[in-house]
Amino acid sequence: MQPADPLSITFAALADPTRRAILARLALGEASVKDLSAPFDMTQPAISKHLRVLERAGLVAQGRNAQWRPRRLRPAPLRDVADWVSQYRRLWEESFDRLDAFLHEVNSAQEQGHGDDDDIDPNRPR
Amino acid sequence: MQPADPLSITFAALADPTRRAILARLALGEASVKDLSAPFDMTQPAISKHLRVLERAGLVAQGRNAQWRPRRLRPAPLRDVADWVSQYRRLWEESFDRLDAFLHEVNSAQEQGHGDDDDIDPNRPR
DNA sequence: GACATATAGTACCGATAGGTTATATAACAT
DNA sequence: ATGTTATATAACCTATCGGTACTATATGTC
Repeated sequence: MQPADPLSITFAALADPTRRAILARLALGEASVKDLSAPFDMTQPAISKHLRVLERAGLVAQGRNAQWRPRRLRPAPLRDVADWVSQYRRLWEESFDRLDAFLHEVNSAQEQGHGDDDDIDPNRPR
Repeated sequence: MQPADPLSITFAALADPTRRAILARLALGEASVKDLSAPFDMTQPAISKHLRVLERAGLVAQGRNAQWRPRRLRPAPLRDVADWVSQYRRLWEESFDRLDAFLHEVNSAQEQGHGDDDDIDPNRPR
């Protein structure tokens, strides 16, 4: 069962370094399948499969010129990704992470502070 | 084989509506597994599995308070996603899509315009 | 200690992903 | 016509995914 919801399809398409490299290449302009295959230690059908995934996500469109099927990047789904993730922008800006931690400490302190118990993140360095 | 590259792991984690809904819930504050399971027509182990995926991506951290393991959102990987996608921002802003199409038409015209041949996108409505 | 609750862990299942090799098709070149 | 190049398609394999049911563990309560 494929989720059919477009955002999931887009995220899934982006969850592969080969496909992201293909997008990076296409950001520079159209390219044939052969051109796109060249940098990878992978057979051509594998690249064609990756392209099909990108096409299903609407990230890549296919043209034709003689025996070539030049691919072009379609950025619209990337805009959708940017819109989605920007919902969370305030959470990573302005050290919101630490503010959250601070509020949490305050909370622990109020409830008779054996504050070791309710600690949420053992390895929070970052 | 899991790709091991963090961005792929993050994108894969986001490629599921249930997991994105969990993140949306956690953006409002900590929640127990039971709380997180409630909205979904799914068993608790299924939610725990989704949480493990989100944890592997560093999107969620696990605390403990008695028999509860409250989850909290860690936004750092979302920042990485935003950074990655913003590389492509200029492509979807300023109707770059149409500009590209325009340049393409010019190009076709120059090469003795039987301009029907090199058309790249049959269904470009948008 | 007995029990209820919250959560994790394991074993299993069918579907999908990501790769391969082999083969087909389509267009150009000679 | 024949060959070559570019690409697609099919069949196959293994691993991972997303769910299930069942069981185990840990914690608080009576």
